[in-house]
Amino acid sequence: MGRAPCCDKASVKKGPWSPEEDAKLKSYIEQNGTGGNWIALPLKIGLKRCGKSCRLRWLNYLRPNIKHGGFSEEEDRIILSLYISIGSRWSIIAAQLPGRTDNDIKNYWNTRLKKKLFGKQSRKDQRQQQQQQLGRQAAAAGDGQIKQEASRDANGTDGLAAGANYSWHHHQAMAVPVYPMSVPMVEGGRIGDDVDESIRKLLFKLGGNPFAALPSSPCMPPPMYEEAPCFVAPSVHAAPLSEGGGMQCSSALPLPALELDESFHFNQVKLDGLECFFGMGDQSMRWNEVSPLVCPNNAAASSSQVMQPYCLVEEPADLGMQ
DNA sequence: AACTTCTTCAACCGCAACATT
DNA sequence: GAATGTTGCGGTTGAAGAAGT
Repeated sequence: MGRAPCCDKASVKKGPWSPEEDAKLKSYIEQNGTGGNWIALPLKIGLKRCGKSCRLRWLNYLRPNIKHGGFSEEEDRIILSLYISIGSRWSIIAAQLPGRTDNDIKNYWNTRLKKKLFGKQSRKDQRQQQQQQLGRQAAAAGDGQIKQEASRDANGTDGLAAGANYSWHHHQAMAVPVYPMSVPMVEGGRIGDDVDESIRKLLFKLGGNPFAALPSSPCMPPPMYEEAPCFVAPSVHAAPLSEGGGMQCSSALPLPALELDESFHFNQVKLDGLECFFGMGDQSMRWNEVSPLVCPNNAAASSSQVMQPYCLVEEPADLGMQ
């Protein structure tokens, strides 16, 4: 015998909220607070809604200072960084992004960010990319007045959501150097900007490797031979490329054996779909078949058959801006 | 213009953790 | 300590609108 449902489903309204319901709920909570009991709340207000539904509506939509859509590069970077480090713990990730809800981030990840990472661009994104290419071709052809890349608005909002031209791999922002598992360690994790520092603190709190999501010094490309297996938590850092298209990457501190084991297990469970980042799964994975969104340089690399073990390597900040 | 397919996101569901009795 | 109630979380669904054919 299961537990009693939180509310009588027969007498409870479901589906989209009406403006009247929103107004009722919002004004009541603003005046009286939730009273510490969501279940009783709809009865007090006279709403035919489940308490859970009221809570969700308030937290995800009615609460003040909620932002919808328009994820910035910085937010993308934080989301990716934390997802790689802690998995789909959306509430924790949301806590690092003021004004964002876990539901919003979860939706954004599932519908946009994940697809970008794995090269499944939406039609919308494909179109935008095509437009940008056309723009660049036109610029290259001489009418260089077009500055498509400048379309991201001054508020720092994401041009994607705003319908502006945006191409993931033509912006600096996210750089997740990713290695197969056999990668030599490079010492030290550089503590970068405030965001990285706060992520580091968060990861430390969560009991993980605080350097896992941190930028660090440049490192050499991974060797083509097998090293002793070691798990490298990926890190996220937007570092400027060296001149001539050279790559910079980050690395992480080695994890103690036990932590290594746990981290590996944890990530296996949590990072569903990110196996390729960790050299797990199909060993025949060819890096240059990962989306150019993930390995931007691969567009060029694929023609020269150069293996690109780094993912989300950024391009020069001013690319396309000249 | 009509139909189909795809994308987005609000909302629901079930479960686990925590609190209260 | 067990039973019950509530909250919080993450996964999933489905309606609506956009885009493609």
